[in-house]
Amino acid sequence: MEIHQLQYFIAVAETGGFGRAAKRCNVAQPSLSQQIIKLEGELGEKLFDRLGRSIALTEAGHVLLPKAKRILTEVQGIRHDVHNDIEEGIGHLAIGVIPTIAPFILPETLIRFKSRFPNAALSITEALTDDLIEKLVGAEIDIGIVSLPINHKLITTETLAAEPLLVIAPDTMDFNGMTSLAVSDLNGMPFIALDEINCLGEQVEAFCYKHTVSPEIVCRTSQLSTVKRCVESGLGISLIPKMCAVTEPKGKYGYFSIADHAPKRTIAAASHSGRIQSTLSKAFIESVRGVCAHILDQTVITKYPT
Amino acid sequence: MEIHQLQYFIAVAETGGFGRAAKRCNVAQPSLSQQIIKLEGELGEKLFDRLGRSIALTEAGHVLLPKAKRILTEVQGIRHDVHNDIEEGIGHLAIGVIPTIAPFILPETLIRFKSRFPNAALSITEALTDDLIEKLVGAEIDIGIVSLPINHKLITTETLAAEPLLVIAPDTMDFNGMTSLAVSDLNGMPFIALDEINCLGEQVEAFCYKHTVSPEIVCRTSQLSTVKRCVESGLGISLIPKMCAVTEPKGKYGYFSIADHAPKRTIAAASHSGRIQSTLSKAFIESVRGVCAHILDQTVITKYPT
DNA sequence: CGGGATTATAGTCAATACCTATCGATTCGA
DNA sequence: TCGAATCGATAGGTATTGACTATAATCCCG
Repeated sequence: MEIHQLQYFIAVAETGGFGRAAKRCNVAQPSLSQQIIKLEGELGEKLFDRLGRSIALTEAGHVLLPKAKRILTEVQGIRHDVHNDIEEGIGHLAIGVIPTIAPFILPETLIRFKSRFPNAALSITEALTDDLIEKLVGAEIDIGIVSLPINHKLITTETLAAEPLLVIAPDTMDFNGMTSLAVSDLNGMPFIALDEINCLGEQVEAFCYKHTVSPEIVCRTSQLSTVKRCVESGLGISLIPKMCAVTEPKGKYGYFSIADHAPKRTIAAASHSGRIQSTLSKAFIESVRGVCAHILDQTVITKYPT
Repeated sequence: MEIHQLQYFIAVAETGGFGRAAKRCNVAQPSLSQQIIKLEGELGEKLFDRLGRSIALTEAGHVLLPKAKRILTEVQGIRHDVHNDIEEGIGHLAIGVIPTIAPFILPETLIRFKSRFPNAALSITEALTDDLIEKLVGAEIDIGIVSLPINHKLITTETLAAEPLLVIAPDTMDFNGMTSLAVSDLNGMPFIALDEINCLGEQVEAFCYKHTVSPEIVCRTSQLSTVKRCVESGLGISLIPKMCAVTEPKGKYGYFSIADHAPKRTIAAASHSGRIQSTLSKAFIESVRGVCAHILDQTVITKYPT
């Protein structure tokens, strides 16, 4: 059974004749006759009673007609649907975000995205960069929100924001009233390090190595929120991304920028280079870009509060 | 777009590979690939991202998949449906009945038929024999319940019942207490005739002509119920079918059979000889046959009530 | 950098959908 | 009642196309 056969069948039923149906379908009448005969053979039932002048649907024909019409309608609609549904944001999107970004951008991003694409089904995965890359390659997720650099030949990245890293220090440290620090000021300071399984941990470490400063690592945690708590408790200072500073209520700590060699990380959207970016994907990426811009645009109290 | 292309598409989506899909569809992998490419071209969207090892549905593919599955399911179901729906009596049936039969058999027939085929859609037409034949030929109705003879090369008839015609006479006539009459007794009697546009009118006339009796026609009406009323009023006698006698409450008249040359009419189901009798048709015809048997089996008070 | 796996391409073939021409049947008007 | 017209089925030829085999290109992995 093929779709054109159903088309012919419907045409015959509606025009009440093989010849008229053939004209409507832009085929010769014998071609159409043959296809109908074939369809009848396949179904094992005659579909029309060929009377002299006109034709009448048999019982089987009566049963088939609405079903055939329904199928044809659906088929006709598919071409539009595969285009329009995309516009309407029907579909699903699997997102992966690294833990040092997720909590700061996800709430706002999801709110924005859901209001624009209420019908889109989102699934969010929070995982470390390597895991995300693996999932991207395996097409388990569509986009990864990560921090550069990403080195994988199958992964394409698109920069979304450059984010400064700020020194966070407990209230008990005032750096002699300075509002911004020099890299060298970190030397020997008690430091709360993020675990190196996080790319941010790596990056901070690389930053220190590059500028030959050696803070004294007094604690190594796996979450930024733990870092903050440790700082708050006066255990030491740390280096955290700005979005972590602005999206949470201020506690017993102050933020300081580093004046001479401002550390930063680059936030990017990563995707499989072999896959086509869906409209939803692109829209989500733009949402993230907007949210990052909005968050990073805010001023943070970098000066120790007197 | 053809159905086998949708089948291939679904197979690829479900098996996660062209090769595996080809195996499942019992075709060679290149054939399947080509059909998918063709489908993609027709839709104007790529359906799969061909990654190295596996494949992933694009957005368009995600949209298409459920629709394709739905269509396939419906197509799969059609073959069963055209057989099973018939069994379940889904369908419609257009019936035509002549006016001298309709009121007596339809109520009971419809009750019986509807209880057996609650899902069948019936449409009933009451029309004269010639009209019914025309409608049968034009496939406007599926069955005609008529009185024989029918002479039309395209019409097939199937006898359902032989029905006696009874003399109906007003209470004021007692035929000298006889319970049955001879044909000759009709001679010169005041007679309520049914209009000859009804086949029954013709048949009664033919009966009289054949047996060379000449009742005196005092009134010519177009409906049997009018005939009865006229008889009841004492205008004269008439000849009516037995079903007309047994299905209505008895009034101020009596029934008499004609002993020597019992007149009768033959009730039959007429259908277009070129059309296939549907199961519903056959069932309906049998219902009518049963109802006729039931009605004509009843005894009628033929004797003048003292 | 090879070996296995996967998809795309090339070339060929057979099935089949289509066409034209024609037939047989039926209808309808003269 | 006969001939013209209409309609669907059939026959025979053509062309499209879906499918096959063989092979290439690509990718993943050791």
